[in-house]
Amino acid sequence: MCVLALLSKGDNYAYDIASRMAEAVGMGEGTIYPLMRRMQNDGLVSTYLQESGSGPPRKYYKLTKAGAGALKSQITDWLAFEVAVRKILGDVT
Amino acid sequence: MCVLALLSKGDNYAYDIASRMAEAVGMGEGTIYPLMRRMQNDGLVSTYLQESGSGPPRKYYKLTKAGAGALKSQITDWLAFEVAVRKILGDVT
DNA sequence: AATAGTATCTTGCATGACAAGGTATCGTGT
DNA sequence: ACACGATACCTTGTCATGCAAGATACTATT
Repeated sequence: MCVLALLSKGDNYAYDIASRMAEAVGMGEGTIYPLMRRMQNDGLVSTYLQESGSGPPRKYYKLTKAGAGALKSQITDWLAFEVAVRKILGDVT
Repeated sequence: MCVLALLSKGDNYAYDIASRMAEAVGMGEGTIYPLMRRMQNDGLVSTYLQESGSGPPRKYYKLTKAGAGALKSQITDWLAFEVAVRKILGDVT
């Protein structure tokens, strides 16, 4: 969901996504490539190559219509989950 | 974290915890027993048996001091995670 | 006696995160 | 020219864990 959300703000490549996710939630780099592959297989993202000038060519990922739909429904689910957890935590917090 | 939070409100047995978690976040019943075992091995909970009158005896779980500490730190982590995710979702939501 | 509800638990499978390692490209310093 | 660090891609193997399915057993109801 977070990766889809990042892509909804603009095309990006795995290495940069991984860096942002690492900083935000501590995601490891080894996680991103299988994840992107899965999302591409599921038709949530499409890719294109682009030269970088600062290293090897980057594989950019772009959110598809299906990806945007998935993001929307995942956000709905996430918010419901958040509420459910908050309810369980209740006055403990 | 949610199970620890439930236990912080009073001792309980796995079957009932599982029911609450199933309703709240869709957790399956097969999840609870390995989880409780793990938490007991980690010293987060202790157990005692009690007759029920409406079935086999229940194994009640009670939060230990270590469990209360783990809950506290897990809540801290969770809240930070929530914030990080919200930040990523940002105006997408 | 049979069934349904309560309550325990185990087994096997699938998912997925990640550390570690491998490859290749570019710019910078020596 | 060459080494090095940063960038950027990717794979492999391992470990954790959620869950469906099934096994067991006790109690109460039909």
